[in-house]
Amino acid sequence: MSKCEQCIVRQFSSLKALTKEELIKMADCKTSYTIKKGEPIFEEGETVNGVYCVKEGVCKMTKLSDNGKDQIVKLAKPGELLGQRSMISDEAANLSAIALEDMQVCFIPKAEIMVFFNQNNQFSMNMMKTICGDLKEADDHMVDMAQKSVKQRLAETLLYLEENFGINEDKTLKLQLSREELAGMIGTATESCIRLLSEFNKSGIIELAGKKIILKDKAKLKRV
Amino acid sequence: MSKCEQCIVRQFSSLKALTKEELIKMADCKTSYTIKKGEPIFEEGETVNGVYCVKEGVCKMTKLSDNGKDQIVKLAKPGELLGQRSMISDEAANLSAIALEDMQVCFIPKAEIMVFFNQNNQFSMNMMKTICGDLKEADDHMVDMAQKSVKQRLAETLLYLEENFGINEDKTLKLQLSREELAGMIGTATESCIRLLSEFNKSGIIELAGKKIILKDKAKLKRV
DNA sequence: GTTAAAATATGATATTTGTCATACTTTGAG
DNA sequence: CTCAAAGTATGACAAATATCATATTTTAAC
Repeated sequence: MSKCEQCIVRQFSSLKALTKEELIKMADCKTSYTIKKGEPIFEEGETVNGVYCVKEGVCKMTKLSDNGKDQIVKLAKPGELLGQRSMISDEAANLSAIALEDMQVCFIPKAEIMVFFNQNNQFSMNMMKTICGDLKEADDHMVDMAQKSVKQRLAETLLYLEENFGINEDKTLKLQLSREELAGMIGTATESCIRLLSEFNKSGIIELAGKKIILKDKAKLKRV
Repeated sequence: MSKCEQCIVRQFSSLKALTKEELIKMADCKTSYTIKKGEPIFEEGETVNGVYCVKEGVCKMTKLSDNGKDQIVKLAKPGELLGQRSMISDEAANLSAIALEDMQVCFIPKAEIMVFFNQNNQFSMNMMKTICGDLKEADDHMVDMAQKSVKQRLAETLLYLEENFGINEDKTLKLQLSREELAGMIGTATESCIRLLSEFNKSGIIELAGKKIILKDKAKLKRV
């Protein structure tokens, strides 16, 4: 069993407030999982009695809409905790977490988290701040969905992907989403998404190398 | 100065966990305000160093979009606390709170809240759950904005207004929003909102009595 | 490597929604 | 009460977006 105190990603989440002793205790009750690309960590409606800490790989948090389409609500990368909301609210998961790449995640049971909660004030404050951050993002995201055009949302999403997940040596976006997934992020039909990518490509704002995407003119992308 | 221990609305928020002693202490440092219809309690970008407890009246929480339109993110009624997120994140307010009716609100400074936070675990847990609830709603709301048609969103919003704010003796919705505000809730142009209301009216799903609205066929409204 | 399935691309068209113009109605200040 | 301003309503039209059809390319199983 690997040691939480030696795991770097904990520095990026609420867990950074835990003491060495607490981390050692946590290592004892955590479970590690390997998740293959495309597989779920948990699904909407499931009971998640604890939190998952993403050690490696990126996943999408999705919600199935009434019209049968999967909306991507958020992307989560190493260091992030998943399932905090359901755990705290004592509710079934509101979103599914599906791996976009092969992943390593650790599960920490609720009982353990609650102990830290009660004995380590900084930890609970950190988690609270994270959830507040998620809430702000969700509100902002909602306003964008309501008020911005599909073209604007696509432009913003592309910039977001470069900003948050980086680029390869050949300048292509590191996180490679299918057109369907990209459409699921911006909330539109897959064909509309493809069409707009084509348009951006023709006007030189981006470059399409197969399914890879290069942002050529970020200034113009911001002004779309 | 009115006494918090005698205020009924505290039962509806995280504050219900406070002890009698804590409530007496809170009454001492709170400030009461009367806000007239149309006036702001606080505005986007302002620093809100504490929380507002809504004692009477309803307000809208809005965010100004880049296109100049105000999106209504949430409605808040008596018992709800405003500004929790900004206070906890130590950030400027992300939303404006504007009174839709004459209101009574009390302001409790951050320092006071933090004391309760550290000494009363149930209180902090309650607040955490409230914020988690807001997050779930925001995510769901976002998916609706992305995946549902304006017509569906209008139908859902009308049902939401009846469910959450009730009806008068004449069956009209108690909370009376202008067409512009209703459009701001569903994220559409005012004219589109008016047009769809007309359409619902003609097909007998709702009845328009001046600017008042009666939901005639809720089953059909749900199936839109 | 071959080949079927999946993903990407594009055209044609329908539908939804926004915009602008204008008319009507209600409201509130004086 | 009167009148201007704001809010509501509706038509005409334009723009954005979805849907359906089909072609092309890529992927992955055998």
